[in-house]
Amino acid sequence: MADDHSRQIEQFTSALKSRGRFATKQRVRVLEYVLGTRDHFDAEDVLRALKTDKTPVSRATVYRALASLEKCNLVRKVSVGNGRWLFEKVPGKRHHQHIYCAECGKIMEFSEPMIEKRIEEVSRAGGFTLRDHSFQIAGLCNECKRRLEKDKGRVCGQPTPQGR
Amino acid sequence: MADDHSRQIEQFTSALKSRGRFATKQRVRVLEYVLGTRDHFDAEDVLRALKTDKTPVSRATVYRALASLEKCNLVRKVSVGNGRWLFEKVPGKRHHQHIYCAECGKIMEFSEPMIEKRIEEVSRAGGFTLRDHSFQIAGLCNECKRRLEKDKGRVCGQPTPQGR
DNA sequence: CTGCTTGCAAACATTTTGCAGTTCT
DNA sequence: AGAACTGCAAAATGTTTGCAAGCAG
Repeated sequence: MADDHSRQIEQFTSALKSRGRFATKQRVRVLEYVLGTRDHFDAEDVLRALKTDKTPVSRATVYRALASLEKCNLVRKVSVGNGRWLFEKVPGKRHHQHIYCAECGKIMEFSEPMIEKRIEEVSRAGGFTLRDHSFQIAGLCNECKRRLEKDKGRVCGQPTPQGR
Repeated sequence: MADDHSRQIEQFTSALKSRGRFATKQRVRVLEYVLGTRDHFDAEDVLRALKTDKTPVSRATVYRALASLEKCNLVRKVSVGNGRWLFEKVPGKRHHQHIYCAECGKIMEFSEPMIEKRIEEVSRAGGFTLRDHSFQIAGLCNECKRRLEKDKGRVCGQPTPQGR
């Protein structure tokens, strides 16, 4: 695992160098943070962690580093409902999908090789070379469902009733 | 089709009224615009169209109306890659999915009942009541693929090389 | 009349950018 | 040395909100 990390860091730094880019401390630290994650995170999470870690880094650099890692396919953006995006590292469990509760935001993961395969086929048939994919699946977890059942009838509500 | 529109508008207005809400001109016009779409759109598109149409409306109202329509399940947000969201109307072809080209943004749609069904099963098994879902599938269309092949080697590039 | 809605402008949250100084190779 | 990088603060996006005035029922 640690070995795996070193290998990926090594791979990243040499990829950078071979392109005339620098493997700066900030860049590597962002990657290290990413490799250490198990969950989803956003730019602020990375920034906060590195600050805590006393690594001198700015918000702009975190954004730039994450964009760089995304191009290297070391992190990926996934949507987690309600117009919000989070990153997750690409290594580790590949091609799992997320179901999130539309009410409380709870996330469940699953993977379905059969679905993956079919998507591969469909995109090829459509003239696309598959690069990456993930799903946004909204549902109601049991708790929220029960809760809402009482409060039902709430249809076409006003987004922000402002007064109140 | 026009009948279908009237029916849905009727449905929307009475749903609003039954909740003590008003079916104002702005609200209805946003819905009309939505029903007339074939593609994806964002709040700005709606605003621009209504302005052109001489309908007095403000940006804030468009956002509020869209949020309202989303709660009514008349529009839905879908992610179209690169952290960007667009709306699409819910009626019409249901549960199709999008593959977009990661380079040029071209969108292709498809639908796969078998996949839909499997997702339904998986979410139920996980204790979720499925509400809605869509996929984000990134690929490379043939043209972009060809184009990139010449320019290859571009790995781990710097997001914004800033100088020049 | 009452109170839901609107428009405006200010507020916000998030991400990007220009530039001068710093660091890497 | 020289190009690439960083930090900062300003700017750009995209969306939300408070409030006074305006309509709908």
